[in-house]
Amino acid sequence: MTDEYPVGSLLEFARSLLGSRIVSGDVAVRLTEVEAYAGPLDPASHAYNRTPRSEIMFGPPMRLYVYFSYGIHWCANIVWGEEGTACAVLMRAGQVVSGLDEARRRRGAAVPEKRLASGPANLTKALGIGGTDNGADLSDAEGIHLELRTDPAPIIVAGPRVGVSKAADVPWRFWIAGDRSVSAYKRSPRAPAPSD
DNA sequence: TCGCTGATCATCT
DNA sequence: GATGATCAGCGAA
Repeated sequence: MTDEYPVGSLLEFARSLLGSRIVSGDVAVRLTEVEAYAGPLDPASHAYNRTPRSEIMFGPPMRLYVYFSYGIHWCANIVWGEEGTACAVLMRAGQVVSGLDEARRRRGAAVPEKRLASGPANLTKALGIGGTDNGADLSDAEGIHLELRTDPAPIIVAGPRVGVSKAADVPWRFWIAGDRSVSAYKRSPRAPAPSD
């Protein structure tokens, strides 16, 4: 590869998602926390190796990559970048801004509003996203789609990604400063000790 | 508020 | 056969 891998614009795209809305049926979520995964050059990415599961990320951008995690949870990424770069951004948390009743029905009545879509698995659950949505085209306004933010950028903070055991110190997680729905940082128990 | 643990299975080696 | 981009519930402080 002689071309420089588009890490800079991937991170820029990730930041532009903060404050944007992901819409699924009646439910809309304003994203407050995301993580970038840089395909084959990122050991923490599922696309580090090209396998049947990660194949969707090597395809065209603006598709949904949904995977099943820890035997119980679904998590959703937005595929981005030119075909073959296998970049993706994991949606980690957000605030439910419409379809509150529907989201609460999926998550449980006792869940406080701030936590309805707090955490990647909670976010997919609130939106009703599952395995059948893998590969969905986000530019299709009829289905799950993205409404990019048009108002000024919020104040954004960057830090290390949550729960990854490889490349654990790369600051590719972004969140809106001070937002209550953002996950608490938790280092993977398998990650090597941070270098100091 | 913090830290540990069990649940549970698709995917990869 | 092991692993993991998680969550909720529990007990301790």
